[in-house]
Amino acid sequence: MPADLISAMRDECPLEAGLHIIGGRWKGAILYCLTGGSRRYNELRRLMPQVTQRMMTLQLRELEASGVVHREVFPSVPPCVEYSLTELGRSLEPALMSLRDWGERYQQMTSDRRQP
Amino acid sequence: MPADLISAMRDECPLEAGLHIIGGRWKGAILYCLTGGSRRYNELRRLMPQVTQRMMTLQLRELEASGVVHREVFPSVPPCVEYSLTELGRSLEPALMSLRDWGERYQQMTSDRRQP
DNA sequence: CGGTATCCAAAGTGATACTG
DNA sequence: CAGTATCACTTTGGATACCG
Repeated sequence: MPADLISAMRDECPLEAGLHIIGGRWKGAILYCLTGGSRRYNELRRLMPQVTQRMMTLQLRELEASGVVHREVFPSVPPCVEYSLTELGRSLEPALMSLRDWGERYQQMTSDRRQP
Repeated sequence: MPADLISAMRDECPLEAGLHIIGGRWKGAILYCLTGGSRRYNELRRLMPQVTQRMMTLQLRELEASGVVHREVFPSVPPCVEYSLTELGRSLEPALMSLRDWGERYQQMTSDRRQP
């Protein structure tokens, strides 16, 4: 199926639209880190050592393209790039926190099952 | 990377854990449909004509395995299978609605951009 | 420091045909 | 009605090497 049709379909359902923005492989974790304030590129990499450089860049660029993350380059030597949430990104926080809270309860439930 | 390590990482971040449950290709739309009450298999297919039979079944089974969707088979002729949210699934609704609301505002913003 | 480019393996997805 | 099986294709993601 063509990519534009997929987008069209996702555009129809607001929930799918929202999930499409935050649902990328590492986007949840990245957004989670950025709720604590702006972060430099390598700072994010240290916070998420599992994420390869390639993926970190890709996911950040997609979040930037979606308008939820702001990328600011300080032309210094050595270079410095800071990432932060845009206002639109910060408006995501209630939804993010709600899902995180649910995730916490879910984690507790499943760990209870392993140790009854 | 091994699948169990991926799970382990997702288990650490509650937000990632939550996204992992609802983030599948069609899971948002399916959950969205099921918030309206229980639905038969073909009823879901009619509500989401874009989703192939194969994917519908796969995604429903994953949601069932995650414990958020209940599958009930009525042994009649012709067969009847009803899907509904479990209590755990219903506890997801606030997060779902929050993300849907954000998605709605996002859709309005982007349509404003196309027609200023 | 903060990236790109390239290549390749693995996972995801659709189309199609078949079934109890 | 509600699936399963198989195959082909597309997409995703990691490893690695290199760059301004």
